[in-house]
This record gives sequence, structure tokens and C-alpha cells, in this order.
Amino acid sequence: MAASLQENNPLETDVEAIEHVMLQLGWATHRQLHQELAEFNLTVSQFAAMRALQGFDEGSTMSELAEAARQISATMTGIVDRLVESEIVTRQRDPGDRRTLRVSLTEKGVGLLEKVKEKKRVQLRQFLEGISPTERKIFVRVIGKYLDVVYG
Amino acid sequence: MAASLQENNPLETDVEAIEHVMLQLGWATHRQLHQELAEFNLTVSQFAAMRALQGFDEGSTMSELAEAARQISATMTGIVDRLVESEIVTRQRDPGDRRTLRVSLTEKGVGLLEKVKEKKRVQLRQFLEGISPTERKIFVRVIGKYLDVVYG
DNA sequence: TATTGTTATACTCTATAACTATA
DNA sequence: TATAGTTATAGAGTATAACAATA
Repeated sequence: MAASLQENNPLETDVEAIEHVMLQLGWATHRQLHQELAEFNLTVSQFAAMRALQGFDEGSTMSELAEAARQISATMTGIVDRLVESEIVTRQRDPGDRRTLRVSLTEKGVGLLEKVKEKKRVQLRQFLEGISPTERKIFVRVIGKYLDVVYG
Repeated sequence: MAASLQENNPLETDVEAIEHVMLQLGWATHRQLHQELAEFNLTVSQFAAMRALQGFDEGSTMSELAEAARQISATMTGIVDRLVESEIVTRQRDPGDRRTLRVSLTEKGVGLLEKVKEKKRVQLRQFLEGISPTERKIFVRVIGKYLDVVYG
């Protein structure tokens, strides 16, 4: 029955194929990144926070940062504690509203982030060289749509 | 300078675009899954272990399971402890070699895994309906190549 | 002695609830 | 009173190193 459903419904065949490949991708990506970041004494959550901070030129508040990195603020407090300890970010009171904190990447943080990203780019170049320009364009567009639908 | 490099080198432009989108995808996927699994009282690592167990009809040893789920065995011991506690898997001595353990999904475990996967399929169908069959085929093939290159 | 797996330890992440300081 | 953020607490994941049981 499942077989005949699939024969008559190519969408459903693709759903199963993509379900498997996306779950595989998600976990493999996470574990791989976890191990690569260990060489830099970083965790995946810390790296996500560092990436999120790139988007804020004037420094981010704790709440903005938590939202951008998909965490709650209590969790982000601990993550930033350790990034401050490692001198990767600074956390300073906003003079205008002393309840608010401004978190910014230090020079060291910016450099470290760039180093990690360059390492990832090496893998990506190898991957992209194996697919055609058309496939590349479609891939980027389709991943964008995936993000919209699943996390939009 | 970076701009002129990119103008003359479409590959490098794609590297930057895909670097961003893949890191975004990796973290968003992880956090989303973490939150969705909480409703089932599961963690992402437990779910990865459950998925890995599907591939073993006769039950998996701890070392096989650890490798399939990309963990070391000491970590897997703790994960399986909690899956046994929740009656999602069983862990039994192999009579032929009493050093070895055989881990298998219970009926409850199989059912729970199917429930989670069906929930993910609902999102996937919505996504796939928004892209053409050609794009789907390319997407599956390209993701497969990505997995080969990056985690090969 | 070699292999299979667990235990001990230390640290990080995570969510919830209660709390402090400032507005 | 409302807002921004931290602290306290409890549980889970992770790697390393030392250990026990079996072959």
C-alpha cells in the first residue's frame, strides 16, 4: 500500500528521501562542527552567539542576542559569561539605560570568528567545485526556502 | 578588493552565500529540533541514537551504536541509560560474548520514532510543495554530495 | 594481553522559577 | 509597576582517563 501510494505520488517519495537526508545533515553538521570548534576552544552555542553578534554594529543587548541566537536570556547569560572570560566579547552597561547591557565582539573575537569561517570555506569550495553553477544557484535558493518554511 | 575578487570569481561568491546559509541551517535545524523533541521528552542526541538503531535489525552493540550516532562509547552509555529508563530501548548481554551488549528499540521506541518523523514530514511536504520537481531532484542530489564531501 | 563497555570527573548547555536593579 | 538581566537549581550531554569484566 505504501508502495502504490509512492508510485502514484512522487511528492511522497521525495518527502521520505529528503526527510532522511535532512535529519542526517542536521546531526552530522552539528557533530562535525562541535568537533572542529573544540580545536578553537569554542562550543557550538558560543559560535552561534558570535555569529549573531556580527549583525550588530553598535553592540547587541542581551535580549537581542538571545533572540538572534535562538536562546532564552538566562541561557545566554552563561554563554556570554564564558565568552567574556575568554576575551572574545565585552559586556558593558549602557549609560543611557543602566538596566541594559551592550555585548560586542572584541578584536580577538572577530579574528577567531574569521579563522573558523575560513576553515569551513575550505570544505565548501571542495563541495562547490563538484557541482555545476546551475546546481549551486538552485541549491542556495532552495535552502533559503527551506529556512523560510521550517523556521520562518 | 574583496568585491573585485568576487566579481571575477563566481565560485567565491557562492562560497560566501552558502557558508552563511549552511551555518544558519545547521543551527536553526538544531534548535528547532531540540524544541520539538522536548514535547516528546526526548533530546536531540537521544533521537540521533534512536535513528541509528533503525539500521540494526539484530540489535546494535554499544560500539556500533556510538559510531553510527557519532559519539564515543562513554557518552553513549549515558544516553542509552536514559533511553532504557524511558523504555525506548532494551540493552541485553550477548550470550555468545558476555562483554558485548545488544541495544534494540522497543515497540514503544519504534512508535515514538515514527511519531516524531511524521511530524517532521508535515513541514517537509509544505516546503516541497513550494518548489518544482526538478528543484527537488537537484536538491536531494546536491545535499547527498555535500554529505559526502563534508562528512565523507 | 586485548577487547567491550562502564565509572569518575569536570565542564557546558538548557529551561524554569525566583530574584535584583533600574526605569 | 514594568523591564532588563542574573542567579539558583536540576538534568542532560560531552570528552578524558581510569577501571572492571570477559575473551
